[in-house]
Amino acid sequence: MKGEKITVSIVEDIEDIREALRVLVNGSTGFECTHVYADAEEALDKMPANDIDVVLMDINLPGMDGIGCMKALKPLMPNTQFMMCTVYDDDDHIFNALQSGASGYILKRTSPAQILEAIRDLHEGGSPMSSEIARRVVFSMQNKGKTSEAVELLTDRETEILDFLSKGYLYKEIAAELFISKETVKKHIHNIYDKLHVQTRTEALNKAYQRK
Amino acid sequence: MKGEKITVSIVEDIEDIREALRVLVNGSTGFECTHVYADAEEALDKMPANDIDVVLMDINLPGMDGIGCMKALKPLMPNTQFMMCTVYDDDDHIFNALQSGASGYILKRTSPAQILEAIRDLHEGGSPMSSEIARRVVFSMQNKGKTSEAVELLTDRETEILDFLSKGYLYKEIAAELFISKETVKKHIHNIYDKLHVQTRTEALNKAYQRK
DNA sequence: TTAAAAATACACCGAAAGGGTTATTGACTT
DNA sequence: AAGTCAATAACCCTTTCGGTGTATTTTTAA
Repeated sequence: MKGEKITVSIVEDIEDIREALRVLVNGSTGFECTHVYADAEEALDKMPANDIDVVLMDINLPGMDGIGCMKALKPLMPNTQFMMCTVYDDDDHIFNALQSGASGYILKRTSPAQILEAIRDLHEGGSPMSSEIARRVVFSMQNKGKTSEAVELLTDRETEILDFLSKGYLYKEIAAELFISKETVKKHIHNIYDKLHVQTRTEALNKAYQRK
Repeated sequence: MKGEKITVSIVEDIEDIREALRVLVNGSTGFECTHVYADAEEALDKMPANDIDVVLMDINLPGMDGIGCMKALKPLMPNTQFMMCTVYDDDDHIFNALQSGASGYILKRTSPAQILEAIRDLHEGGSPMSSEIARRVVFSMQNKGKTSEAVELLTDRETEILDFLSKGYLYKEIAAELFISKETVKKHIHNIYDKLHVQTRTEALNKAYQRK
């Protein structure tokens, strides 16, 4: 075990970054980058044939994204650890990745030495994350169970309308219930989406009434 | 800001450890241990009078434990960060502490240098955790996002697609995830709506996973 | 009393959702 | 061998949704 190399695969669409990572990994004792892939489809097709310790996965890929790719690969590669390596540091991406099975999450601005350390850490059972990422994860735990604080920002009218949304009412139906115009309903909903940082009805409901 | 010291208080019942931590903090430039307390009751009584950056809190204390102490102190000290510093590495203690408002969680076997680094990290907005701790946190998240109970009228494929619907995915996003055409996704969804006797996504979700 | 937030409304626009229909393939049943 | 079902895919069509603006009124707060 001691002398064996940690085998690494990389999924990254930007050639410069992909090659830089490959060189980094291959140039370090104890690591070996055996395969690299430029997109999710290629990775899905070829990666399961190899027994890999650690996958460095970019999120922003053409076509299927890195999170979807990982989700598809996970059941095929039960002994492989996945680490997201991306420029995204927003909550949605972080939580989505971690809930989908990533064990580590680092940002591309992480230093080469730290990337290698993170790979080793991951392989040894750790969950390497930068501390900004860790803080967000911790915050998310603290906010579990209670209706998210963003919901508190909603006005009474907005909450009322959100409630209709949750029951599947159409804009015009809500308008009829409240004796206001459909346009006003739309405006309220637009404001709700702004406050909750979402784009669709379903996302808003998931955020507002987060189920366990 | 650069020249200012990070003020630290310590709550720890074992005198040897308490004094070792105090010496460590006071002997390092950029840090100052202004107060130490031997139990939760003393800390609760005296600590809120001081403006402290970081509290190192032991969990196992005589009487009230460190988690309860932190919960009581938090509302009184909104600008203070709490770091649990304990021998417990079991899930219950970790989650309880983090959900109760701790921003960092380190084990007592952490090296002196790493403790100092963790204090600085915490003060700068990070969430220092050893990677074993991080891994446990991540695992707990992964077990939260599991699929709800199935509607047995639906085929496997339909259930799968319903699950994507519940997460707010667009048709084309589902199509990309499943490697099928958007039209097929639409057809499946149409069949789902038929079986559930509904017309919209939200109604389907209400029917499938009935929430209040 | 002045400023702000909240609620109301409308117009233009493109994207997305959903209804209806038809068709091909493979798998399982009878 | 015929029939059913599930999964796949495409077509046309209308409605709904959501973004980006602007604007008026009312309420609330400073």
